[in-house]
Amino acid sequence: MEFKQQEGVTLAEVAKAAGVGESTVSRVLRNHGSFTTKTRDRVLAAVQHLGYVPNRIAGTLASAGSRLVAFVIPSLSNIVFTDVLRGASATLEDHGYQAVFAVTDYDPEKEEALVASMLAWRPTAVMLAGYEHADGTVKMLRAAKCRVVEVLDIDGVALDLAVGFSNHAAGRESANFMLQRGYRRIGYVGHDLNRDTRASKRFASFCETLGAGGAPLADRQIHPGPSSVENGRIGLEQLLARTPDVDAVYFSNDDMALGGYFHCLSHGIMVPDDLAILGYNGLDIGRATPQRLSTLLTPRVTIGQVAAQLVVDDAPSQVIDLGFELIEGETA
Amino acid sequence: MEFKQQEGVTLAEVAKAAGVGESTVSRVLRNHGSFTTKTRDRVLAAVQHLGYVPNRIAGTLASAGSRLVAFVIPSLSNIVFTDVLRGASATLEDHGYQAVFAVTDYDPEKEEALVASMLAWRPTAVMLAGYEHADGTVKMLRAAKCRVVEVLDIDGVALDLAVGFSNHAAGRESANFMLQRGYRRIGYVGHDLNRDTRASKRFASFCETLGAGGAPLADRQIHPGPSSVENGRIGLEQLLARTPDVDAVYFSNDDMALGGYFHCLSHGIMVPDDLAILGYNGLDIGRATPQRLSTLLTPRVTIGQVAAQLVVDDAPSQVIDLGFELIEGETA
DNA sequence: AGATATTTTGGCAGCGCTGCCAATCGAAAT
DNA sequence: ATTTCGATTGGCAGCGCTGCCAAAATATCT
Repeated sequence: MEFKQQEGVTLAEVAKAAGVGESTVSRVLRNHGSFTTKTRDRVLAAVQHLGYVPNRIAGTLASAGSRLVAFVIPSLSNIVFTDVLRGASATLEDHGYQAVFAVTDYDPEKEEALVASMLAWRPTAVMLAGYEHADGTVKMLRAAKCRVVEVLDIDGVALDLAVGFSNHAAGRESANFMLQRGYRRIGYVGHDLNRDTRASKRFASFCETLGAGGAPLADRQIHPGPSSVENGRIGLEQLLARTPDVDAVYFSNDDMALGGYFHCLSHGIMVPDDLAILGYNGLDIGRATPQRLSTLLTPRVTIGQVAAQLVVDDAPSQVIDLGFELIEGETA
Repeated sequence: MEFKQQEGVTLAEVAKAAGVGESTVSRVLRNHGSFTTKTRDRVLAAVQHLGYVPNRIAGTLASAGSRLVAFVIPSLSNIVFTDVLRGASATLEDHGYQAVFAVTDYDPEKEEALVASMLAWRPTAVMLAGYEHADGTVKMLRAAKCRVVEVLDIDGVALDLAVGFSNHAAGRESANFMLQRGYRRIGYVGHDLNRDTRASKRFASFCETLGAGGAPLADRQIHPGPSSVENGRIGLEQLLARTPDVDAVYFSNDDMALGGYFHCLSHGIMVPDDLAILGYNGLDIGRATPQRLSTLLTPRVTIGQVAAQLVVDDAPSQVIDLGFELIEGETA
């Protein structure tokens, strides 16, 4: 079993070595079409001997499907997106697809540029976060003959496939939970909303629901940076400095909420009696803190799995709502 | 500006529309070779008009470099690997490369299979975690004419390029820190070491150094699962149940350490007086906890950046040690 | 055995693009 | 005006594989 693929062993060489035609080798390798056991063994022996690695670039060009799935995601630091990738990758690998990705940094223009360069690889599908895209992006995606999957948000009109849940409903449910628990002076601590449209949808519905419930938002503190534990800590500190009498705070997500929780821990603020905390996402860590974090669990991994399955099955256009689950922890 | 790329506009169609030859279009689009401003404008107008998206599959087959970089990583749940991806992706995107990834789940056999299917795309480079690979993987990688980058570990013999730091040194430094601080009954709480060879290297050196320092490991608790906050909490609980008199615990990483810290918080164990805690990785969250976590900061993002830069520059084979930094927090 | 199905096989034309080379063009030089 | 030389340009042969089709081999049936 020698490997000499220096400048690439080709299918033709394998064919010659096995004493069969090129198409026969191709059929054997893809296990497609008919051939006898004997020829198959001869071919496989030659493949083994030469260390042949099929060239999918050539294969794709000659046939059709690239079996490449492009992920154009806002960030790799946010667990939301890596969880979707995680959910999708196993399914894709099992079906012979390859995942390609690019990071937009929450920038619609960068997204457009990246979608363009992704399309150059003629992917089977492109997966994007949410519905808000630049005009050019939409145009390209419509023109391209690949599938499009918008994940993590279903509040809008899907281009083709969409898998996620309603961020509006999430904000609403969070607000209702707070109201039911009896909190009336509710604040919000969030990260840069211009960049995260899904967080801003949640916030909008949250406020609206609070208002309708007779307890309009008491105050808000938006940190002009990405979501992080540290920013959540700082955010809560600033909010409390300005409005000390809030009795509960809704955070843009669990990272921020943990920061707030830590602030309480180190300043002797009793949770939830002095201050209640509600997060969003349902991170694992929130289940291991001294008090379990109250939060809204989102089915991120499942979203990735379902999205990948739809692509693999070449399912018809549809929107799938996977919902979410309110976790009543011990912080609110 | 109409987009009708239904079954794919080709370069030939653009050429016809612009009234120039195919090679001219190709040259203009790649900004390579010479052409007049006038022809360039005509070509770009045609491209715009037809909504032409170059086909990189065909381009790659015809020329050479795929500008595809394959990442074969153990997991997407572990921030270590996503940070490397993050560091690499910006650099790669800037230079027209695309990142492709696949997840091995810490399984060497799966790694082998994934490397094989990655190689079918004729990537410019393959990035792997660490040095421990199946024989077949090594064979394939050597035979392939692509660059190979092993990241996150430099304790071993590199196949080609390696960027990371010494896990042995990390374990040693952690142990020395504990000894200097005066801890003598030191325990270890870790996750499945069979799967994470880098963590096991750290652990081995840690134990050795402790022994040499006259304070051999007091006890250990290995949780047979992935690293997580919850498993760290449980691990410490079990360790203390068996060996209550340890005065410090070294965790396999910050997730585990946080779990341990939370256990202390909720059981009135004073940190670091009753029990000192040392983590590993330098996660952001450790800087926002009530007490800053003592840990070893690893340059994960930088590793990704440097690795990508080496590939982009087609640098000669080399091993780059980016070191690490011991963070003296408030928990040890 | 002869004829008719059926399975197996090989040849070869592309897939869309790039690289090479020769042809053409234009401007500076004689 | 003629020559020279570099800047532009187009034609076309592949890159390695798959899909189609006809040929060859084998099996099945009168």
